Amino acid sequence: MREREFDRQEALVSAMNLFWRKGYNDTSVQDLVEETGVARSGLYGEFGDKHELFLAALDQYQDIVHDTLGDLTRPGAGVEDIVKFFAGLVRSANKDTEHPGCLMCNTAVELGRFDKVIGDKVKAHLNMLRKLFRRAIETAQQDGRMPGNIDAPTYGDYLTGVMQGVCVLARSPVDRAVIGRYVRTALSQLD
Amino acid sequence: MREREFDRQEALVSAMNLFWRKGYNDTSVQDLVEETGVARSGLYGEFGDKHELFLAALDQYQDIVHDTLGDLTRPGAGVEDIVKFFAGLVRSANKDTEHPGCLMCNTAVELGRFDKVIGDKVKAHLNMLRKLFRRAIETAQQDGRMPGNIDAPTYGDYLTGVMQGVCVLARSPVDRAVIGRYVRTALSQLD
DNA sequence: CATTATCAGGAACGATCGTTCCAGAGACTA
DNA sequence: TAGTCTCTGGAACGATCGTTCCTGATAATG
Repeated sequence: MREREFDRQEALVSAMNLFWRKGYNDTSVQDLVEETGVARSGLYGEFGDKHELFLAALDQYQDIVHDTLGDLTRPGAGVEDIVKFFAGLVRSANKDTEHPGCLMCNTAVELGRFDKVIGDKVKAHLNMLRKLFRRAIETAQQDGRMPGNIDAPTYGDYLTGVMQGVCVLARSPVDRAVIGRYVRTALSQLD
Repeated sequence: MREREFDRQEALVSAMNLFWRKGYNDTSVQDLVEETGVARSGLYGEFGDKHELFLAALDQYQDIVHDTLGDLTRPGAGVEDIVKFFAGLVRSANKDTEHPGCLMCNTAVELGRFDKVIGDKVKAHLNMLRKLFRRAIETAQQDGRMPGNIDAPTYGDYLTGVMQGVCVLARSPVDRAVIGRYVRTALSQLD
């Protein structure tokens, strides 16, 4: 036996970052080889083909998003966690990052309606967000931090959409100040 | 002299629809030949290369959007035109179209930050939207249809972001009802 | 140390990419 | 009708696509 010379996790993160930046179709296997430093055989042996590697990258991305969601993933999360999350979104949108926006949003636009397997992952991701937002709003309503007459699932869908808007603007060449104004207005009911 | 056998406008609309559906990178020149019915030589002779054809398709798309914006492009446009426009957006998002979402939004996500020339077109498009929204809000404020204490440019940026969210959700495999709830909530201040 | 199993690197596959070029058909002028 | 010019359709270009396979190196086992 001979041990693998590359770290699966490291390679996966590299691949994810590349997909995040360039999208699925514009990322070649050669690009992935150069970015990850892993030979073609290594990638194919470990991940299968390009499509499967992309799916693994989406899973990896889910984990990352889970971290950036912060306390929002905890059962007791409330309005302040929503606000904090969006503030983080805006902050990273202002940063001049290698991969602006959100991989899941990019993927939804590029392949969401046309690739069933990938589409299912995107759908699951969005539904997770919807659920988290809804729960945080329900908590806030129970705590009296939000008016009880608004419909929590509806407002959860609203915040999900707002987030997609942030992701597009972050990837657009538009003035960064637009993003901040957009989010501030969108969340003005939460202050 | 011999006249061209294809109609430039028809070919351009076909090409635009294909780019709209599949994006720039996943649309091959062969696809364009088959979709438009125009030979390779015809496309290259008329439009230059693929990149230039795409730019022409973006211009064509601008014209289409101008139509769907309806009365919103008129100087006297107000809140009701904003509401009408978004209602149209939701309606077409519910329709099972060949090309969901918005070409300009798709392009922003795919190439916005990485292709200067294309990025400029995206930016100009977004700035046009921002301006239209802002103007409509100012008109509404003058007519007393909206409270004067909100900042029109800020709210214009807000509506621009909301629109991007609609475009992403329209291209996502998520339940269509989400889109309606999202927009209804986003525009609830305009009723 | 010899054997064996598995790895990395890269050559090579057919297919397709964007682009160019050319031969022949078609429509105008003289 | 003969000549000319420009168009169409398709062949062909080199490059790159995703994928497979083979060779030599490497590390663990007997």
